[in-house]
Amino acid sequence: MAKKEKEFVQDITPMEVDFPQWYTDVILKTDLVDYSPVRGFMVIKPYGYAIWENIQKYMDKRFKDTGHKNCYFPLLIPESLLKKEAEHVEGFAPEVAWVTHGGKEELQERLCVRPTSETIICSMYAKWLKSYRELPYLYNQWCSVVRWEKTTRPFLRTSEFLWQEGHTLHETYEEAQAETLQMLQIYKETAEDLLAIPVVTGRKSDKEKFAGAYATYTMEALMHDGKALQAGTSHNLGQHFTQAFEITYLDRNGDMQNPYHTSWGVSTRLIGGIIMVHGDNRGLVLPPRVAPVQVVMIPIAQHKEGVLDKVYELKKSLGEDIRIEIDDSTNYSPGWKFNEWEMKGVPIRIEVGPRDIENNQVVIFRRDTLEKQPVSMDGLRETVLNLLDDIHEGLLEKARTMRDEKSYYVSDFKDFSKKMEASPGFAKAMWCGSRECEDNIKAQTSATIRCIPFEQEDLGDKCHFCGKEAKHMVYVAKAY
RNA sequence: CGGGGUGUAGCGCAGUUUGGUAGCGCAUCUGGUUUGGGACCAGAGGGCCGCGGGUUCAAAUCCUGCCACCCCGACCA
Repeated sequence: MAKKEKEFVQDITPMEVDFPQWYTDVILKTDLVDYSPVRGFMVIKPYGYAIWENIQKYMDKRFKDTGHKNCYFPLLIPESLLKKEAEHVEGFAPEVAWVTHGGKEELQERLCVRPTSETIICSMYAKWLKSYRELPYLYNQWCSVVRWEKTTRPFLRTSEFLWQEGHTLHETYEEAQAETLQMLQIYKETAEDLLAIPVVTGRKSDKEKFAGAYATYTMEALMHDGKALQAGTSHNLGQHFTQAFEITYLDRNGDMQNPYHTSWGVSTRLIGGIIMVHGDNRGLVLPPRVAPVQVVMIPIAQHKEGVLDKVYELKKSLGEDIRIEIDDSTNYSPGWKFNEWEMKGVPIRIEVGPRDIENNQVVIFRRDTLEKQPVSMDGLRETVLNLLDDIHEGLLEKARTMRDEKSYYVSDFKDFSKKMEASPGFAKAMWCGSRECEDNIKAQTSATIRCIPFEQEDLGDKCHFCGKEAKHMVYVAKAY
């Protein structure tokens, strides 16, 4: 048995042996993605895309419930527009792709493939906005963006990725700030309530903030290998762009004003987070609320009279709101199917065989704990619904425990670099707030300040890195 | 961009040292027996040996140029 178990997972490199290889094995063998002919660009296959669709469905509803509307802006942005906000161009110029020809004709002005859409959206907002009566503007778009990355990994960093970007305008700074924080909160709830990924929220340091932002807020998750993943950002852009793009309106007093501006986004990177937070050496472990298949039903000895009929009948009794797949393929053995669907991370497996039918029961297996037990066919729907919720809570709790175990306090720089080397994770420390100090941390350890968390802890009055007067408590980690 | 490595069937590889009919495992297809933790038997299909040039009677193998990809260090949701 023990020997067998080892054989089952031989296709996937154990994560303790080689975490990056484990990740690659999992995403390829479970059919989430494939590499494309263009370096750095990935194909998202149906099983992977279904996860994204479930994320979209949840988030889109949250956006609309808070008054946002969807729209679509063009893929290509004229160079002149990109250049309008100085910090912004500087930040993105190194990684934009350019379109220089239309057919055989060289273009008068080259066009960049959007790395993000602030510039083109602001240029349109400038055209549209006239009066305070139109505010706030609460728009979002679902699209893809291109950033020419040097090193890429499917979902975590690809040259093109799918995301949503919200772009809003407001009358006051306070309103814009409230919007920025509201969207971050929705992101946090998405991570925790939908994906079962616990996150730390807070503000980015000036070094790490978005190019052109007044303030950037982030949610950070910790992966199994102790590296942090920025899972979503929300920016208060102040009036940087609205001034640069001359977006003006007449306010309540008849004065000309620039509105306050926010933008916020999450991407398909979230899927990478799901994999690296919940996955194990058997493969994916999908949180039930986004799993494309929540329940897989596997008939045993399906050639025998009545087995398949019973399976179809049970599926019907479970209801249409549960995503169920029956694997009645005949070319694989039940054992093979068990392993396959476990690898694919399906939260619940229901086995139905002649013996079960005789006893009015099914055998239920849960992916997160690998527990298997017989359950009555009566009230199966309730059993399954409760179990899906239990699995969600269990995954969230487990991920929290994992994160806390990989979080630690440091006493000084030496202690910090030693710990960061020995066991990567979230280091909690006091920081003076200076750029030199932050640069130094990165230069010495390749770790970065992930965020200044909203939930501050008082760990003393001296910077743990340079000894000067401390300003904030921060989370520091190596990041994806 | 700097350092190291690899290109042979869909995937993973052997063969290259010493030139001589292009192989193995998995996957795929057909037929049959199976079915409660990756079943078994029999058969079949599948190759520009990364690309170009050269040496040779003969090149996956030797020489040469190029290309691609992977890993490790500086930029990034």
